[in-house]
Amino acid sequence: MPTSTSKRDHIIHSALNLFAERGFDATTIPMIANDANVGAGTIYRYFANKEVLVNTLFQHYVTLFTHTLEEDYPKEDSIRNQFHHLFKGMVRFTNDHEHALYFIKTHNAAYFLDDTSRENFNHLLMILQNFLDEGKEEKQIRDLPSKALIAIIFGGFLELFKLIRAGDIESSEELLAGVEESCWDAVRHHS
Amino acid sequence: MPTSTSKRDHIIHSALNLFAERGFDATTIPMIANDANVGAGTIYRYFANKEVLVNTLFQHYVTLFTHTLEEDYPKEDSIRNQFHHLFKGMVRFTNDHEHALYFIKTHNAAYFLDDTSRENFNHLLMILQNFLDEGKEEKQIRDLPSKALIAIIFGGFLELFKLIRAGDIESSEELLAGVEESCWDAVRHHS
DNA sequence: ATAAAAGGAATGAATATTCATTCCGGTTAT
DNA sequence: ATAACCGGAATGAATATTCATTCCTTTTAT
Repeated sequence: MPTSTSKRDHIIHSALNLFAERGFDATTIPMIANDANVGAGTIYRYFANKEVLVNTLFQHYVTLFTHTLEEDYPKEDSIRNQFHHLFKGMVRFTNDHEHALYFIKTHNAAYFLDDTSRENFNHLLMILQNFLDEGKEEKQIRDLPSKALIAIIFGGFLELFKLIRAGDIESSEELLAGVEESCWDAVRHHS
Repeated sequence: MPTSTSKRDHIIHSALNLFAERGFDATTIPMIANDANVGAGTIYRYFANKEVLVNTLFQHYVTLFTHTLEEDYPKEDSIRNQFHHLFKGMVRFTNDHEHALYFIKTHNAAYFLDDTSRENFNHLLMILQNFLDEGKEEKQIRDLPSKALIAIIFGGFLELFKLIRAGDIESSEELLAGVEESCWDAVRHHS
């Protein structure tokens, strides 16, 4: 098995967890190296510096999440079903990459993000915004700024997963369904 | 003439803005001193160290926010009106202290908070939780974990104010009313 | 004139980054 | 088949940089 690939993956994985838990500035390179079981210098064989590392990470997971949402998107279906598709995507992505969404959420406005990272993140926002805008035209979605609606969806969803990770509550189908309903009610147009 | 009190206030004000914008770890003491127009050493005349500063700040604004919510709380009124009171409190507090709620939100789980800070924050959560629990008993509030519901309310609200601050959207009575409705629909029991 | 307050350069600890060296797998020569 | 040889990957100690904190001088107030 190719060591180089798996080492890079270890570094990425450790960096993601630490950045998500402590934030970029509170995470040191030796911490990452230690967690990934590599020498500190090894990190610099794969990433030019700490900022390149965090940007690579950010772009990687934003792109992955974007693909998850875009895959099999039910363009012709009802708004409600499109919403369900997006919500399901969030759940699936979070199950596959425990800390990734939280990392994205807490770092998406950070001072160290480069242009590519910002572009990637904007593209992700656009997917959600297009969905909401279309829904607003059809009078299915509440007439509020899309960004505020997006914040409500992510706020509720991520808080849920924080609690599950912390062991405060247990994940279950009903719970997920309940949060989906709550987010949908926050966002949908009420007559 | 700048009295000692006003210097302390300048430091607090600058620290709040910088912590809210860049986070605790990315904010240096010289940055704060510079923004507050004082020497770096002067900060240490008022605060023993950086952690004491951030804890003082945190406790100050959490307490202030708590008082804002508790003041004239309509204990005997309907759940919906209690919700309105809380929401109004958030708006008022944010108008008085632009960055304070965002600072609280982004730092409430930080590793450097001391016991008093945590206690103060818990007390704040308790107010919201008691409200939600009572609402659940009356079947007025959705049966979901209170922390998730709190996250939804704060997520939407704070994102709104981020956008207003950034100049992306303009504040207005309708907008605020719309966000309040959205949060309420997310949280209330639907039959 | 004296004391308190303020300032900001100096200090030292912590941290990012570099680099001389080791290690390891594959290749070549005998 | 074995052993000497290569090249690049990995390492972590050494170095450079950043930043919280201190300390001593200057300023302000009484």
